[in-house]
Amino acid sequence: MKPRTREIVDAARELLDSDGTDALSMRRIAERLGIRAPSLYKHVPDKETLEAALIEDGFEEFADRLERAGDRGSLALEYRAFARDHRHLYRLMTDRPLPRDRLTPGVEERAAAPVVAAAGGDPDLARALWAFAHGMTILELNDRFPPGADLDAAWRVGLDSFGARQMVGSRPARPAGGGRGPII
Amino acid sequence: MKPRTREIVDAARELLDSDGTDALSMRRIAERLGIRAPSLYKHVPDKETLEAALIEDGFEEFADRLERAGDRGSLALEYRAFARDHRHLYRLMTDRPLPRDRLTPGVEERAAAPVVAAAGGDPDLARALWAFAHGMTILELNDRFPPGADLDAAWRVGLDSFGARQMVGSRPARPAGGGRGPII
DNA sequence: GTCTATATCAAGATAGAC
DNA sequence: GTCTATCTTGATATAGAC
Repeated sequence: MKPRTREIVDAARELLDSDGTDALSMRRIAERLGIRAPSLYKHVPDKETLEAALIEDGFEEFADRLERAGDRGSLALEYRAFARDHRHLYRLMTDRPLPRDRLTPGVEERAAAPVVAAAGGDPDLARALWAFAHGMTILELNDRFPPGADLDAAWRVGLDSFGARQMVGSRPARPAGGGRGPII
Repeated sequence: MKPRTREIVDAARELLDSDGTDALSMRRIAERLGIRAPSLYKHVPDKETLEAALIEDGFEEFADRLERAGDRGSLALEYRAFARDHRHLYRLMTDRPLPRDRLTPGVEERAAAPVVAAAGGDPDLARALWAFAHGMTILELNDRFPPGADLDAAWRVGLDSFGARQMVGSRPARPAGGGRGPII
């Protein structure tokens, strides 16, 4: 990525983090760089490409944070913290089909890996765990829980449930396969 | 609601179900009724109010379906089926903060009740269960699972986990309270 | 690398006639 | 209850000059 393009993506990211998805227009991005919107098109082919770059950056950062976590509990904490710190980016990353053909191969898998590991390599359990984490996260971001709901407690109960399942041991963990393609 | 207003809401609903959120413009709604957009404003104060009416209808229908379910497994099936049948409406209902001041009191609670019941009346467990169901549902609607993922299996594993948790019995179910306000 | 000018489109909403 | 005309705003994107 050329340096000027990088600057544009970074400006878009700042705008997204601070002002949200609606503010992410070519005009506003240009404004933040002190130039006019049409000038952006000398560096970026279209808005979709720009958004894909934001999503890719998001996955890298998300992966960085998730990889820091030790156990499943702190993994959940990091997951939730990332989404709260970058709520608009998190929505951009989960709101729509992934533009997989525009992403560097491997970024999706890298971000998913810690969740897959927490599921003992079982893809179905990994997807269920992810769905729970995403559900808690996006409902919180969307302000959909009733006022006063104890979300810490809900996270705890949910994570406990998935843990209890392992204790009961009704399902053997099976390995993920040869690494061909994303798991969650 | 006056009859003409009802017709407008119904037209909007048909448009939403068939063509999605982007198609839900005052112009398109009017077109479907064979009139011009400004005429709508004689019956509906603004678009927000119209959307709130759609959301309210959605909750009633959602509640109807969920109430039909017997056990937790069929509850999950009904939940998923509603979202698949009305994907755009389901998104409208969960995408943003609920316009609670525009809804008839009780509709939110009524739709939530079957989930709360499935959680044995425990609000935290109910929220966790809801988050799992919503996560599975919205990730499917958003086409965010990797191609080929076995979503039936993920649902099963997740529901099993919540069931296993009850078997271990680490947490007593506590009642929901006096019915003051929504639980999930 | 940036500019101005412009094309194209569509949104929500209001005024006032009929 | 519906109409036309209009306001206001804003979006993505291209052409071509400098």
